[in-house]
Amino acid sequence: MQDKRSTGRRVTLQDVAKDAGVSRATASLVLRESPLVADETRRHVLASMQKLGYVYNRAAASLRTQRSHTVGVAVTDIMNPFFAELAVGIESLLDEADYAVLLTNTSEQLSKQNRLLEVMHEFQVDGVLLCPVEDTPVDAIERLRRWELPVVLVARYLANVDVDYVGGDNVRGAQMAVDHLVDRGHGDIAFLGGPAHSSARADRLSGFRAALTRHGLHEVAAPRASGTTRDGGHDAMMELLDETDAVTAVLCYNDVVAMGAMLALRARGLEPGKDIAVVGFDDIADASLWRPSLSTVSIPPRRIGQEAVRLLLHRIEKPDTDVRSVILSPELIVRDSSAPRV
Amino acid sequence: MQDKRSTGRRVTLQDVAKDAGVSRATASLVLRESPLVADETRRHVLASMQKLGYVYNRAAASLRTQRSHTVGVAVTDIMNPFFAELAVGIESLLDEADYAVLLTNTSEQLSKQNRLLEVMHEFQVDGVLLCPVEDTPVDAIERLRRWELPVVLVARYLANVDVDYVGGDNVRGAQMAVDHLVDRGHGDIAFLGGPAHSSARADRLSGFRAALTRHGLHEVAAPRASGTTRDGGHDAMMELLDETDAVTAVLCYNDVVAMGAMLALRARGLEPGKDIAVVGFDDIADASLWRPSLSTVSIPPRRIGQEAVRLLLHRIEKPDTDVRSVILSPELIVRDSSAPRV
DNA sequence: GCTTTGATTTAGATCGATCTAAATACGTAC
DNA sequence: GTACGTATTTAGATCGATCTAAATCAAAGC
Repeated sequence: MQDKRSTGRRVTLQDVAKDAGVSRATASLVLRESPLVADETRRHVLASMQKLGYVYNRAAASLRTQRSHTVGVAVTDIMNPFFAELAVGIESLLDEADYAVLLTNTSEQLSKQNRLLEVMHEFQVDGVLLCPVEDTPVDAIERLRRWELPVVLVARYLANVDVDYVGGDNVRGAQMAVDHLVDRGHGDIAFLGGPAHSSARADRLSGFRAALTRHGLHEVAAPRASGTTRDGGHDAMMELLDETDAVTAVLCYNDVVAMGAMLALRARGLEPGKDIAVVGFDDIADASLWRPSLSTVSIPPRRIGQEAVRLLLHRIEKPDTDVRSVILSPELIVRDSSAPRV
Repeated sequence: MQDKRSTGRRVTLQDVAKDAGVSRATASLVLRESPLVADETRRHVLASMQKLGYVYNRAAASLRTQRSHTVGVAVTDIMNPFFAELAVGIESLLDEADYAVLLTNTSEQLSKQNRLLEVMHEFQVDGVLLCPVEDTPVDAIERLRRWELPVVLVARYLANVDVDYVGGDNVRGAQMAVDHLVDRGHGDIAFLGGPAHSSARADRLSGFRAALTRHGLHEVAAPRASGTTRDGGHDAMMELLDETDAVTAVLCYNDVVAMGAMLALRARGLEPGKDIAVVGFDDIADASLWRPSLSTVSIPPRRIGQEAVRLLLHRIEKPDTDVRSVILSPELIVRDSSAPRV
């Protein structure tokens, strides 16, 4: 504001030091809030920074320290409200901890995920929060380990990889959903959609199956995978209806898929919640607003994000501690889409 | 994979050069795909990079070049589907152009926006795509200019600031919406919600008023501002209903607000689309799925994002070209929420 | 007065890629 | 054999903050 320099050159610590009449080293200490410098000196330096409009140069600092005070985050679909909210939860905590965030979107593509992880490494991020794309090979994580890059997996884990993980209890969640449907009188329940090989889907499916068995029921149709988009859910539901009409309830991979499924039902002249019950996963904000409002298994994304940050910061601090998992318990939210069976 | 080094040290260009039997400078030229190096040499160097698992060090490079091949993006609410999709549009094009993206969320807070812009500067981003928060002072943009940081404003512009801008034609869009409502027989139309001082809202409001005047109508209630959240829309609608019951149609700041408004209507025993017509802005993916499906003015976020990237890349390339604006024309999507008046 | 201790400050090397200016190599022409 | 042009390679300086090891200074102890 008050400075009138028009030189193209950036203000450096050197300039600040000169202006304040101290050495570069001292100015650097002030920057890092070291208790070594005298109060008087600190004030002078701070004043000079203000006056000259100094801006920290992260590139220079990371080059020297090999750290960047930055964390990389990769989600599979930022347009999915679940991940958008997850990202917000992550960001808010990292922000408090004074970390910059490199937020990225892999679009469920392995090649993009690889590229982004490499970029994060190029940026020398201090750690990574990763929701791995479907079919992420163990090798991808091994590479991070070779780079000595702390990682926490979020919402999805990988078999045979020993890394920190934060997610919801998908097995349990699916069981709760099935119990609820059975309780409402449903006996012919199908599982619908989701990325074929993600851990989240595998767990939801296994919980689903375990619960069916416990109730002495069996699957009415092979569970089909789908993109985690509305269209994916729509198409999967259509296929399911083509295959059988013995279904009275569907447990969907997530809310977005459930929405697609409900649209498909309507397109076939069936009323979701009346003719066929629908239950989703995630409890995204819209779920309560659709007609019929969607019954769903809630796994609060914001808390997942925050727990993940906590784990990551801890691992950055102490890289050699034991691997930990945080599994958040789900909650079943009953709404109109799973109204009592008539 | 095949290397068994277990030294903690990172592989540098120096290491690659040594392995390939060339100088650091040559290795650097290979990295940047310079036509100067001989094919044979290039192959050797690339092989060594592969073998040693070399990873580019951006910090070192940007320190030297004062560029980072990175672009900063700040939106006001990543949880709003409009901005999520905008972000995806931006990211996909920047990705093609080989830029890394620093995606951030200002949550409509000026202090956070300031902080994030500073972090972007610290990262030496080559340019910024900014959707300014409400009440962003001219000064904030001036600072960017002082930093010689190319900026393109997205979706919202600022008065008295001469910067590139990409957005939809909000004036026109609002007029189209009013014309449509009048056409359906509505005479008592109110404007609802949105951040009090954003340009987008001002334009939508002025288009709204111009159209009313053209049709010889007048506002039935003072337009009230609100947060751009469902709750904001809900509360604003409640207040409006408390104030008057002469309203037969509302034009909402955007779809999210419109959803809130529809919920409020229902809570009051009124059926949106039947008792009161509702029109939104943005055409987010959910708009077609709500019951009633939402009539809305569509301004494709993905295209806004892509146009913005184009402008930014151009400005990064040629910083001194004239300031440009790209105004995309809106499209009115008529759905059930503005069904014919009975 | 002279050493010692603790509190501050600093010179100079360092991180890794890039840039400049100059060197080297290799034909070809004279 | 020397000179010249083109093609290719390179030594060494450089970006800006941080780190190490050492210097400086003031007050205290004897």
